[in-house]
Amino acid sequence: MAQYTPGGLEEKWYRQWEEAGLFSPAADAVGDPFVITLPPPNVTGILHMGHCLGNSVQDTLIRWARMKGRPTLWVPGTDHASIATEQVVSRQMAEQGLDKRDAGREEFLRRAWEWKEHTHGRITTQIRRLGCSLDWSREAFTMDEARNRAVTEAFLRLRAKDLIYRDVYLVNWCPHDLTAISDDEVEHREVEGSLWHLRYPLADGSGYVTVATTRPETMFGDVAVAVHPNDPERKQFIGKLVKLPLTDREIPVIGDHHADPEKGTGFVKITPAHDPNDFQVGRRHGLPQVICMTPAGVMNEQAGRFSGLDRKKARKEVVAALEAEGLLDKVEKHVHQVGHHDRCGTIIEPYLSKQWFLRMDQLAKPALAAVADGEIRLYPDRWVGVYNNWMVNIRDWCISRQLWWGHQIPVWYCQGCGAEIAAASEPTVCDKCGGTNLLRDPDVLDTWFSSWLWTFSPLGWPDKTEDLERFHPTSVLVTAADIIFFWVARMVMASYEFLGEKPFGEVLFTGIVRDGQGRKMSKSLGNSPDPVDLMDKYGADALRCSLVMLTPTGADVFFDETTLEVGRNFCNKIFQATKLVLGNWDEAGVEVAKGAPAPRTLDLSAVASASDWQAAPADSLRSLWRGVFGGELPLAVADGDLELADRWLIAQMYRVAADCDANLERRRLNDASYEVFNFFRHEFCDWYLEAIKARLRDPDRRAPALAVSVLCLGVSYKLLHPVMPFITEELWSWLPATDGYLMTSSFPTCSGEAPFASAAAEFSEVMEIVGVLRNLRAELGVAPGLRGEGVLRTTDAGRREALDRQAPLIALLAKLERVAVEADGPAPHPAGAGVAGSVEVFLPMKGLVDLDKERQRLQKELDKLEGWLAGMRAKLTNEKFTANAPAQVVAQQRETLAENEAKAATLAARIQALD
RNA sequence: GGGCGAAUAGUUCAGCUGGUUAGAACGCCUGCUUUACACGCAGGAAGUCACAGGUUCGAAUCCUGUUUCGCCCA
Repeated sequence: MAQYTPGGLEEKWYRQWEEAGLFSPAADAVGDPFVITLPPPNVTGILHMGHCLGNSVQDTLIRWARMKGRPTLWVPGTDHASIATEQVVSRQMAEQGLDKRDAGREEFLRRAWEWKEHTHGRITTQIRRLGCSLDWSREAFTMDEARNRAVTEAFLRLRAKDLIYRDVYLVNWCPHDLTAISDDEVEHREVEGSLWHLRYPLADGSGYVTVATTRPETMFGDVAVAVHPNDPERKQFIGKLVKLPLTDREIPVIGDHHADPEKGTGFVKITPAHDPNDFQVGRRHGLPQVICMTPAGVMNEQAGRFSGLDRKKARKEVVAALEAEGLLDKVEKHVHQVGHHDRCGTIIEPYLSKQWFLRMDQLAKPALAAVADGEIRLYPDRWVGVYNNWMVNIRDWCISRQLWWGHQIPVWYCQGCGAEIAAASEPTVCDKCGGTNLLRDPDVLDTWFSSWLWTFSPLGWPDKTEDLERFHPTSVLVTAADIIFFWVARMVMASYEFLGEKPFGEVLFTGIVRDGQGRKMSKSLGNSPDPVDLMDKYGADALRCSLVMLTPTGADVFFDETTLEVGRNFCNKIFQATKLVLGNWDEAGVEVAKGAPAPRTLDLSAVASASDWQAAPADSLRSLWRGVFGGELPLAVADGDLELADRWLIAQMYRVAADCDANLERRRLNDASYEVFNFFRHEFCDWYLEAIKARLRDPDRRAPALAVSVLCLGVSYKLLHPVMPFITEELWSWLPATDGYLMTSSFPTCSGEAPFASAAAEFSEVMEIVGVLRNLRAELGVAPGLRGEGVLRTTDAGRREALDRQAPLIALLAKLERVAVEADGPAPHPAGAGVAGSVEVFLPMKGLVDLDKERQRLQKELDKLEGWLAGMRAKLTNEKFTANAPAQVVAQQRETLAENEAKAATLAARIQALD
């Protein structure tokens, strides 16, 4: 009746873990540290599905490493997010009728910090809710005191090496936020625009040239018209002057290969201050740079009577004015890519301004080599190409932003002599002229200039701290691939530059979480559910389990709320199975002494190897109990007590422990969790627990079943804990023999062979026979309450003996009164029939009236089999196959052919028998 | 325009180094209160592995081309 409800369990355990100090590296841990620095979420943001995925993946790895006994550290932190925060705070102020600039920098920053304090608690609470085992004692913020020092230090070092320079350059300018942004923050979108053909009259009155442009309003910044120097039709214009319409300026026609005779009209207007290509042309020809707009994208005095108009409005009016003067040749529809600011969607204005830049080519070299050499591995590795391509074509990074919220550039300008003074703290005098009138550069650094230090700045750099010594390089970076350039690549460069070592050994790229229609989840679309609501509804474990289990490494996730039901249902399944087992344990009245600590490692095959199990099953069971729980097995078990199902389940447990660990090792988290999910749900619950139900009623036979099922619960909780920490910790505490936290117990591995190979094979045969019987029951419409008899026939005496022993188990699982095992003689008639391996399976039915239907059913099965046999026979008679294929493959296929031929013969005999 | 990736059941995806009777989950159909679980159990239907060539004894898997979709860069 009662289902599992996470209720207050999650909060309870999180508090206990934290108070017990389990999130910090354990003092007794051994081996290489396993370290992750959390990609710092934007402090003004809230938890979204992408964070849930990334954080679940990180916590899974961290908990796994911790359980394996390694010193484990996951450092939390948040990011100040210059532009995003500045936008939010400005908007808030605007709502109160305040203007950022009127209020002043100090007041603005006061409000921004206030906002940061407010939102910081919100996002960290949400991350805790998800169960992330972060070491909060080491929490960092990109703008806190220590990180501020790191940023200043980085800037000063790079500047001292002359890698940072200040230059007037064409930058991506956002007229809305009034700041430069980097190339990576520009999002190119396809826009349906127009191509205007404009006539520029020749100064000598001999006609005009026609230029084609998508941005007529920038004509006031034109300083030349270019044609290709080899353009046979137009090169004679080079050197002539044209009158720039709507102005009284004359500009030259120049020859430059940027002009493409095939494109547009072959004449290109050159506007160095407002177009990146033209900027280059202008530099080549020493042309002036005429700025025709204000930083806000409003036409300036260069635009004459259009001055004061917004660039969008100016476009319309300029076109109209040209048309009125007969200078508009024609207008074509034109689809092209236009850069937009990815934060606010404003169309980027390439704008000439003085900015700080960081030279990148030297920094890129070690970063390129690290990935090429395999020092740093990328999962999935197809990102290597993308990474390399960016590194090879790297361009200097514009690191200054015309904002207030961020790290103010540590450079002062002497108002007396103009000297630039870079310093960690405010200088009092100019070291060149001794002047004292110093003004600090008002701009701040790009947010990524602080986050590119993120693997080591949270560990205390530039100080030589113990943490830095012990925990850097970090182990793994988990992030979405959309910030591979912004962040991942730059972190690699920073780490080599400042520490001379890699920042992390590997990068695990998660996919992007999309909605059911494949759209990226975003606030503006409103298609992103609130993860906290989902956790309220399904539980944090369910959310984590569904995300990790159903997300292939590095592939995008199509998120649908129904997938959470998988996780929720699984939580309930674990809970129900535990109830069943513990209910029987209590009924048996077993007393357990707690208190013996369990070992911190658990290699199943070291605790009890395959040969140990073979030689001394009861001792091995006791060893396993000690290995998993610490104390002594409180049940009396003798060697002969372990039945087939027990042996099979133990074998499966070894296999799943080995596979789960191996899959985590190769970062296939979905495979690792799926494996345990299937083991628990199907092998343990559907087969094992069903198989032992009869034994649990029998005081003489229940001890090993109880021991094996409690062990299986314990091992399963351990394997599942990294993905589902709360429910496993809770149920672990319910187990009779456990003491201490599951979180810091041990993680099961298996370095050797799984035991009981032959028992496992024998149980598989039981499963197959039960399958046939169940199928017959269903197909023949046997009433559910009818508990008839099943008959198994085989000519193999040894197998008969084995089947005889398992007959009660088969009967139980197939819901039959009894199962008889026979050698030969007359087959039961009338009866439903089937084949499991080499065993004939009958379900005798007195009331089996519809013989035709049964014949059809068998015939259908036979036909299908014959089809396959024909193909297989052809293959095996093909000499080319037998000659070329490996002998092993040929032998194995001969064997399957023989098996299936026998099966076909049996089926045919059964069909005949119906006549 | 350049690069990367994807295409397998109604849907979302596994299928790794060529040899499986191509799997799972969800959904669908049938049946079922059974020492826990209907958030369950049992059974079932469902596939021309995008298309066309090629390599091979053998291709969902490797190669080439085509189509469609997605992403990144210019």
